[in-house]
Order: sequence, then structure tokens, then C-alpha cells
Amino acid sequence: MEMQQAKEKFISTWGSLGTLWGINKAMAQIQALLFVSTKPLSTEEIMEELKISRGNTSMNVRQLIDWGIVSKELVPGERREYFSTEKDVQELARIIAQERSRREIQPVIKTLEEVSSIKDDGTAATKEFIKQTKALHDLAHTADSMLGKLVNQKQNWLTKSLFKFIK
Amino acid sequence: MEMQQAKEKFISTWGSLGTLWGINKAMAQIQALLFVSTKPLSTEEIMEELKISRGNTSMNVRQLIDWGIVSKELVPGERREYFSTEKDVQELARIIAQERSRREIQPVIKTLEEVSSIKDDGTAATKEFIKQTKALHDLAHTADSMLGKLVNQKQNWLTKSLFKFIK
DNA sequence: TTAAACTTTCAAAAATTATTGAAAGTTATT
DNA sequence: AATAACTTTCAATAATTTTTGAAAGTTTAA
Repeated sequence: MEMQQAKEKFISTWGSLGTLWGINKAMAQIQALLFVSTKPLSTEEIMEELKISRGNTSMNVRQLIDWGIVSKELVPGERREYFSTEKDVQELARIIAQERSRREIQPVIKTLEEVSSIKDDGTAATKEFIKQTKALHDLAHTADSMLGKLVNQKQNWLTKSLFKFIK
Repeated sequence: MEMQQAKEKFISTWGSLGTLWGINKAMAQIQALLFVSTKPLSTEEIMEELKISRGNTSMNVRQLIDWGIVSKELVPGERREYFSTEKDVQELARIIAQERSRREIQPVIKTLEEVSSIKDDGTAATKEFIKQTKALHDLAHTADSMLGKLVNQKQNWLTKSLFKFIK
């Protein structure tokens, strides 16, 4: 495979994987592009490479910044803004896990807590509802704490935890 | 909060959470409905409760069966089919993790392996590309193996691994 | 202060994804 | 074999999400 072809394949695969970590295609592709770039890129260059509009580029870059995985680079003497992404995969994974937890998992845990706390009126239906939503709440809470622990270990968290697990 | 209200809130929250585990709203809602039901439900009952069409119900139930989290229950002497979902949250989580890995993560790992194996032509761009995609491949591979290990522990896998980790 | 170089916003359009409902298919019963 | 009771399929439609592009906004420099 040629470099150009490999690059396109990588960007497109990473883009379609966006759903896995809850972001849209363009956002994931911009991140992918920056991730394999040797230097920060301008809006113009991103538009050009990915064949997307200025508006789309602007909005998605802003979102990536909001997620904390892309930052502005100011080149002295240059007017335009350049962007680069976190290059360390472990750090990247940490940030993504942390953000997904905060944005999606935690609100759901709150809802589960709420609905599992309704008054038990003694009917089988209510008993089942409380039992099952409580179980889900416990699981979600446990999984989220685990993620939290992992995520707070800056260095080699994944490898370390895998090692501990296998042991 | 009243039972009916709590149930609706639970089903709707679980439905919107569908994206988190990569399935659509109706599919997640059907699963949620079955999850808190005291008995298996027929297509008719699902349609009624969720206000969705017969076709939609049929297709999504079939997909849930395909995922391995819903099964047909045959009631003796009855013509119609009844459906129920896996009621154990840990088992449910295991199945979901396993399926997502198989359907989405593993194909991506394969692509990462492929694109990171291109010939190094000595340019900085190619070197960076290989380095970064290799790092991503390693991370994805490690994370997926970890998931695999967890997922193969039938009993209390999450709690166990959390315990080990904290230790 | 004005103009140039850039970024952001957002309503409209396009693309994608989900849903419907009726027809076709299947299975069990008489 | 015919009918009834169900399930599945799929083309059409609806809903949702993404993308565009041009106008508005901002910043820097002359």
C-alpha cells in the first residue's frame, strides 16, 4: 500500500469509528488528520485535505478543542491559527474516557438512581422495576468508578491495569 | 415519582443511551421494556407500549436476538411468539462488550495493522504516520485484549476487576 | 479609521438513518 | 387444500443529523 492510500484509509476508518466514542465523522477525521501530521495545520489545509467546508471545519475544530484533544498553535508573525492534536495515545484515550463519562455516563447514573428510588407499592411490576433499575445503577456506578480510577493514572494506565488484571 | 412516569423515563433514557453501545433508539427501548417486565412480551404488547409499528418492532427484536440479548419464549398452546431479555446485568454487559469488540473494534485493529505496515520511504511524513498508527494499533489491541479477558470471566467480572485494580 | 485577513454563525440543503404500513411470506389448524 | 394467525420484508416517507456557504463578526496592521 502507498502512503497516500494508507493515509486515506486511516482517516476514513477513524472517521467511521467516531460513533464508538460518540463524535461525528468530520470531527473524528480532523483529529485523525492532525494525529498523523508532522506539523500543526491551518483551517485552509484541513478543508483542502478532507474536502470539507470552512464552516464544517471551524465548528468541528472548535468541538475538538472543547473536548480538550486539539489545541491552537500560534505561529509567530502569522495571522492564521494552526491546530494540533494530542499525540500521545494513552493521554488521548484518557481524555476521551473522561469526557464520555462526564457527558453521558454520569447523567444516566443520575437518572437510574432517581427512577430506582420510587416508592415500592407492593405490586410485582414495581418490585421488578426497582430491582432491575437498581442492578443497572450499581453496574453503571461500578463501571464508571473503575473508569475514573484508570483515568486518573496518568502514566501507562492501560498497560498497568491489564498487567494487574492478568496477574 | 410515579411508577408509570419512572418507567417512561427509564425507557427513554435507556433509548437515548443506545448510541453509547452502538444500537438504535427503538432497539434500546425494546430491550429496556423487556428488562423491567415481569413476563415475556409479544410483538403486539411491545408495539402498544412503545407506540411503534409492527415492522419496526419485528426488525429490532430480530436484531436484539442476533446480538444474543433477547430470546424467543414459546408459550405452550399459544401461536404467537413472546420475547424476553437477559435479566442479569453482568451477563448483559458481557455480551454487549463482546459484540461491540467483534463488530467494531476488531475490524479497526485489522485496518490499523494494515496501514501501519506500509513501507518506510524515509520521509518525515511517512515516519510519523507509521509511528502514530502503530501506537494506536498497540493501544487498541491492548484495550481489546483486556476487554476480552474481562468478558471471559462469567461471574462478577466487573466487581472483581475493580477490586484488583484498587488493591 | 479603514481595510484586509481571517474566524464564526446559522438558515437552508443534503445526506443519512429510522420508521411505517401494506404486501408477501410462513406456519399451524381444520 | 384452504384459511386463519401470525411474522417478515421492503419501498416509500419521515425524522434526524450533518454539511454547506455566504453573511456577520473579529482581530491585526497600515
